[in-house]
Amino acid sequence: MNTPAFTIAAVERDTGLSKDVLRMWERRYGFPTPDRDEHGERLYPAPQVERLRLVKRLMDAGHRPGKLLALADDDLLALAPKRPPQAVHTAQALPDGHFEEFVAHIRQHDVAGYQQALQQRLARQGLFAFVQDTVAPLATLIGEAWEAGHIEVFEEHLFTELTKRQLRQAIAALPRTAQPPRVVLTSVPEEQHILGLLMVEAVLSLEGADCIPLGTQMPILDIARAAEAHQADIVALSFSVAFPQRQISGLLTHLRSVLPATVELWAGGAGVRRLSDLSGVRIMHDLSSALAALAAWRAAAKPEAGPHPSA
Amino acid sequence: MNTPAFTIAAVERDTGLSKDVLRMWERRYGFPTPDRDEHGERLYPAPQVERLRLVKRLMDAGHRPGKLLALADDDLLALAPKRPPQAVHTAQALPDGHFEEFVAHIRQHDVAGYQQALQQRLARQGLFAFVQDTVAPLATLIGEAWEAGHIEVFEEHLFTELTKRQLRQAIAALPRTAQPPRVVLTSVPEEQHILGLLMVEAVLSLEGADCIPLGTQMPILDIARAAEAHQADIVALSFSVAFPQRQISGLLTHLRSVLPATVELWAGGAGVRRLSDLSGVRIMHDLSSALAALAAWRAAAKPEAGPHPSA
DNA sequence: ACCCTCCGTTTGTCCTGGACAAATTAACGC
DNA sequence: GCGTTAATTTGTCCAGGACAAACGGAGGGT
Repeated sequence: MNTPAFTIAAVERDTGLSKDVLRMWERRYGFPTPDRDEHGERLYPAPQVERLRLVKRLMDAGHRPGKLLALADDDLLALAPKRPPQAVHTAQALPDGHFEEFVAHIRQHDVAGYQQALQQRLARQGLFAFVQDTVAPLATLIGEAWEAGHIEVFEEHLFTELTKRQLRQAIAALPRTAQPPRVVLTSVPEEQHILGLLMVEAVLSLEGADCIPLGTQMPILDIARAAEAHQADIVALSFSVAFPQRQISGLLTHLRSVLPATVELWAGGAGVRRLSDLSGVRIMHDLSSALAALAAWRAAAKPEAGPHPSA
Repeated sequence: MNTPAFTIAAVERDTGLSKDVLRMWERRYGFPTPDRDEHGERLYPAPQVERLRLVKRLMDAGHRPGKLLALADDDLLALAPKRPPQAVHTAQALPDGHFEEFVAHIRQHDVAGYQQALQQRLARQGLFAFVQDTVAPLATLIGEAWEAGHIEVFEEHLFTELTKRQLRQAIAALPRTAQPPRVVLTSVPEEQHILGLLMVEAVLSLEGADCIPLGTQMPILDIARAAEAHQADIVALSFSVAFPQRQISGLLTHLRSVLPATVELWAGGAGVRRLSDLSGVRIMHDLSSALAALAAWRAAAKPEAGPHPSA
């Protein structure tokens, strides 16, 4: 309990900042300033780890490290956006609001209450509206609260875990119609967020598509193999906002090059927001564009078939 | 499609071998031997990445890199354990066998068939026997097949994803009694496997314990905060066989030092198999020891009290 | 005023080569 | 056979240098 010290590997794990970056910041900006153990290896005091996590949060929110690391602690904290009232207000303005109820359950660590509230909402709205008007905005709201530092990591995890369960349960309750196209859903290594993928799966499954959920973190070569083995028509990937932006386009290009040309590649999630178009890759910014893409695929697949692209 | 080349970061992602290790192996053992791009950066040909993945598999199975990297390709492949028939046979010998049915569904990428088979088994056995006699041995079986190279990564992922769904669904169907102890279930950063955690949750929930599932990859400091915020009695962690052995004991000691002394720390999973005891940490090697530990906690907590302390 | 291109700056990742400690294996004495 | 010590194996860390991709602002054209 007494001033627990973190090795550089532990800091990498807990902050998501690579060892290289940690050493480079120390060299360039003079922070962090870890102690050294008897063998000269870095030992980071807990307060510095805290500060690094705050910096990382602010970076994910768009700030640049050079500025952040030059600031004093107070100025850093002042940067944390003061949005929670506004955010909640925005949420309330959305159709079928009362998002603060959900957030309150999470904040109070009320597992049963949150599950029950979700369940009720699902029953009332139906799956599609539930995903689009409840889960998606909720995820955004929680994401904003997280960026602003208004909720703890474990609260975000609790939200994610409970919401995932609800979604999977709803998906499982759907009849398996398994019409074309067949869609393989997964994410690349290092990307462990699956909520977006589940939302897409829910929407596509509702339309009767044949979804193959492969979980997260699939190596590139295995994604290609999976597509082949499952005779997939589409590979759908999800990138969260936390995924290193600089890697995404290279990854997609790489994957595109190892995928059969007949397989479409879809990429969505908050991580592809600012992404420019790539040849052979379909970037989708929201759930409705996934629906549109599905309709487009079906239209292209059977140009003269019956006029039933979807509802 | 033409000889896709991997950067060192891509290889790290796809093999799980750190950049440091990749460079060190090249220096020490003369493998891998990546090409260089115009700027001198390593570019790994796909076949070498394949070989590295095989080597990693064999290492997880207990072999040592020095030996493996000195071998020729053929000898390497020969090392892949020839256990699938034996393993399947063992499985068949287990109570209420027919494991080959499940594996066959996975091998044929038959999503609906696998789900249905699981569902039937669950209904027939009840949750506890389902977890202990079906899911656990199945996971072992798949793990062995994976080590032996008899199934693809995406097949393992499919198995994991579908099985997770079934388990979560079963857990959700349980009545929430929420008796003590309150157990926070999670895993440390870098450890994304959750199947073991779900099995424990199922078993503990069946006994009426108040389980808080926080998903995977929780930073150490946040685990401590979560335990405090939720007023947890127990923190349960899971380590898969793939988790770097050398880090586990350090991690547990570190976590123990930041956890309140009144909170028990349980660690389970294939990763702690060869782990020696640590003070203040309870190592569990199977599901029944989790049950035993739960009983022990309850006995110690209320030697004379009634069975309804409630919240 | 707006957009686009160009150029300097910021920032992350990669490189080399060295060092050491934890873990494993081998050797040794009892 | 078994516990203890020595040797080897193996992963991680360190330092400092280099460079390219991304970012941001300045200037020129419409």
